[in-house]
Amino acid sequence: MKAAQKAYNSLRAGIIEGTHPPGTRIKEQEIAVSAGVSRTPVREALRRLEAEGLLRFIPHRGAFVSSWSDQDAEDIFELRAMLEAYGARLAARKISSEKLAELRRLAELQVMEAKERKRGFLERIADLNNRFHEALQAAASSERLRATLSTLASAPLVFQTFRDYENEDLNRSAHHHLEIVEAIEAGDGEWAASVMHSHVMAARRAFRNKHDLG
Amino acid sequence: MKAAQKAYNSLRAGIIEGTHPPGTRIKEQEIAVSAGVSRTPVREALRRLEAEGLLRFIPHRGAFVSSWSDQDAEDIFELRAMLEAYGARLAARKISSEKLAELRRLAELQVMEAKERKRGFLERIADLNNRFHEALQAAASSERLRATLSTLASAPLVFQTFRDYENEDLNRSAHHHLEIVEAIEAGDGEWAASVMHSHVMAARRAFRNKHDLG
DNA sequence: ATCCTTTGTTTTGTATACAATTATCCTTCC
DNA sequence: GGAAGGATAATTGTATACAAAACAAAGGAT
Repeated sequence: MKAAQKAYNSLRAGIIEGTHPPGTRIKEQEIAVSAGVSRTPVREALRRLEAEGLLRFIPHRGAFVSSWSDQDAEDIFELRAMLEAYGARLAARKISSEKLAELRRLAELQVMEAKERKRGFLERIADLNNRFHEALQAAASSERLRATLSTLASAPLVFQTFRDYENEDLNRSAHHHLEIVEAIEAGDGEWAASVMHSHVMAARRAFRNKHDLG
Repeated sequence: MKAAQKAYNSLRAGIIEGTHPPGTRIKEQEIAVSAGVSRTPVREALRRLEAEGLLRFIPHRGAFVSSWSDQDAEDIFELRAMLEAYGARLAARKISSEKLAELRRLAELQVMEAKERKRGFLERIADLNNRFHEALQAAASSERLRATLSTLASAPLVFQTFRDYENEDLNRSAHHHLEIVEAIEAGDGEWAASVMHSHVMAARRAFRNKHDLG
């Protein structure tokens, strides 16, 4: 693997997993030695992570892990709701029957996992959720939409969404997915978009509850 | 100014003005000498421009100026319509009276320029247009929205929009701005959002006409 | 005692040197 | 004459060395 990629993976994992909490100052040399490369590729990784919104630069003082204000969180949920709903509308128009079947499979698995709650179900649900949203974006087949959403979805905020969910939220989330599949099967893009919007709004509510934002 | 910034400005201008047309291979050394800096800051500039979508990297082969498919153009207009409309809705809620007055001033100037068509009016209109949209985004005061839009609006595609406009389009564009101002003055966010959506759709139509896309 | 200055250290920002990969062109063979 | 192959050059990717700016600590003046 290229050195710049090593540095990127290493640092990104550290940020998302919480090893480098928000506000932490990132020193190039530290990342360099921990990834086993020189400072040059590290700087490239830092720029990429800045573009993704995970880091914030201050001239001559270096990079800091982004911290998210409540307002940032709100904005991100709003934008995701709008864009993912748009993606669902597109997908309803363009999706192939194979991909639609795959979406249904993912949604049904998630409903099952949420119902049965077997050991480790939270990780499996998180994985199914990601795959569902990615498959839907792929079906929308708008490279620009994908790129735009990726800078919003990459935020640790979104990554850790499921930690905020109560038991009933998990059921609702899975059934949202299933409803989206049925809307697409019915060829009803507006329905699909509407459910997707609700889906993200529900995530926002869970986030608010967990973080005491009323 | 910092060397990386010099390289960034130099290269970005070259791309937007068409000195480096889509598909052109960008050699680090050339940019470095033309900007009077070394390759190191050039590489940072390249990464930033890649993140903005103006460049595309191929491993070990360097950076190429992005070329835009018709589908890309469509997607970008759709996303901008959605996001700028959202921004207008937010602005209607949050804007101060000072900034609203500034918006009105910009819109009225633009209407005048579009009517009188004095020498150099096209450049002045382009400038007024940019300032209007930027002021509106500032009034929306969503950092995330601003960042998201900037990666869409920075495309040469959008920058050169006014070259696609027919005479009557310029009038309509200016009056759209004025109508948005009045919608915001009336506190009607939905109206503002709706006009803004039309505004971007009109730009898409002009683009299509000019590029023979039916 | 507190504030300011000054000096030393750390860290970022830039330049250059080197390694690895790809492109180019010439030779050679069919 | 054209294709395959290899030497050579050009370019990207990485490491290191150096310059500039910011930070920290100590000492002196008020």
